[in-house]
Amino acid sequence: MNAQNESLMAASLYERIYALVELIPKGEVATYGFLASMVGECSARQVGYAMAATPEALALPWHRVINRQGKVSVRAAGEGDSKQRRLLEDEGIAFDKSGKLDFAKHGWYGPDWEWLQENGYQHIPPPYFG
DNA sequence: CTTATGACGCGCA
DNA sequence: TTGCGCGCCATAA
Repeated sequence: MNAQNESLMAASLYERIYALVELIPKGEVATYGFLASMVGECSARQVGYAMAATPEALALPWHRVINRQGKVSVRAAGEGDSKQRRLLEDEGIAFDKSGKLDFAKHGWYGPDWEWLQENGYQHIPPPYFG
């Protein structure tokens, strides 16, 4: 176990959430709930809180995190949601009339088993494939 | 110190 | 199918 792993395992909840979001590939998406389940002892709600508080300086692909319905979550205010949809469309992701994307095409499976194991995350399959 | 606020999702009636 | 309760991080005022 190296120093980086130790620091990640000891990191705060939000830092552990950000570490996962950082790994979502371009053109793919993950749900709040899936990320929460991998982090462990974490709720989808908290992942939502973390995304709302994402430091601009981290330059995370925050737009690749959507809700269980396959839709971009509506913000209480501002144009953050429409911006998020544009960013995803720019990565080749299409939305249907109801505003949903296809998890079969764009759902992220998560980091490989070894990465999850070494960094202290739960290794479970995504909930949006069957 | 307390209170408000903000990207969710599950179970149950 | 729709609606409701609830969990409980981090930060600003």
